[in-house]
Amino acid sequence: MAEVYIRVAEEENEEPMEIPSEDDGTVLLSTVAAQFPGACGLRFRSPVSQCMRGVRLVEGVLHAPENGWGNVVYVVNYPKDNKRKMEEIDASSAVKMKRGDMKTSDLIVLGLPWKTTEQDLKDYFSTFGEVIMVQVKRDAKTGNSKGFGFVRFTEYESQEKVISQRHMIDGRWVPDEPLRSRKVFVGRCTEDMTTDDLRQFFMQYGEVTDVFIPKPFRAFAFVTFADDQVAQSLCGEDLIIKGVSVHISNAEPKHGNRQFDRTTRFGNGFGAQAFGSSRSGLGSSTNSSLANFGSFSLNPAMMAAAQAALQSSWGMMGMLASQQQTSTSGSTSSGTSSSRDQSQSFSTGNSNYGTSSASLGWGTGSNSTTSGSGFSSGFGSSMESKSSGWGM
DNA sequence: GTTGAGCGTT
Repeated sequence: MAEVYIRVAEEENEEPMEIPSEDDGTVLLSTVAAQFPGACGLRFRSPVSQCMRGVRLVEGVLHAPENGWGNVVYVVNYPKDNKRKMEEIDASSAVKMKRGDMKTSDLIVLGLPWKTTEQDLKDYFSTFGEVIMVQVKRDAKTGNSKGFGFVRFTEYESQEKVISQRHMIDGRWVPDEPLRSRKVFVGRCTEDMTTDDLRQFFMQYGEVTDVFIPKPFRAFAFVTFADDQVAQSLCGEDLIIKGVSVHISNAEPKHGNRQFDRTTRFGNGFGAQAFGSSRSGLGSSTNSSLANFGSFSLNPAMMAAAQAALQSSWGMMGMLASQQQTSTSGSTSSGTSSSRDQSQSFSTGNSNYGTSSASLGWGTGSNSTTSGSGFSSGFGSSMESKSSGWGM
């Protein structure tokens, strides 16, 4: 199949933009996202059913409907709460701009694939606005990437937009909120709903990576999305599937599962751990990036609580970032002690969805190239996503 | 009828 252009618009009645397909007739989500930053999928109105239909999305590749892309206008899907968020941001940033105190800052990008270059970073983030600085931190001796970097935008709006959502860079998701599950519970299912039905239905919101229907029939199901924002945006909603109102809520963790691969270093109870605790974990605290993480310093009680939470279920899975204590950094020898070491990463994916994680957040104000202080965290150091046991 | 599995244990 030769390259074609498909028509894509933000809304059904807006002027579409033509987006090129690949040689094999598929369209890359990244191509769509280049024009519509934050896009997580496409949908279109079926001329037959008059319903909106999701475009099949598998691992970042959008597949044409049965009879080809045709001339219909495809509508961009965004994670639902992204939209709300952007409206809020538009309103609030207008106010803030008047105060004139919203300056851009360095944003740390954690968990980069080793191969990602500064050019890659720039190419990716430029879709959100003018980028004035990108860095990939490298080992001085080997020149190998340390797996994190920084980016800074000219416009504060670009920064707001970037931190309001997740990012996929070179095939790795950069989660802003590791606490949230990509899996939803679908209650009030009827027996005639098949896994295919559910997959077809939920595709319109984003890439579906798994559908689970317990057998024998128990009137509920689980649907897992590639993007946790999609999953979370649906929670609390009542949706109509095959004429039946189903209720979407958070999937609770399965009983008895282990969250972490035991090879991770979390169990030592130390190592500066920072937890993303809310969805605003990235964006809050503009001027005191230290304070943002300072409360997560090495407090045994906190660690105990954290571990309890981790063991019970929903605590904090995965880490956002770690920060070495500036006051003591450098003094601990790197070889002997694992405390004050870099944070470990945890795969938050289920085992058949090999997400490795990364994150993006505020950088420290001072991001000197030589420092061993401030941020130096390797997130996603387990490049191979081992079976997480999270089991979601 | 609104919270899933199996393997196999610190």
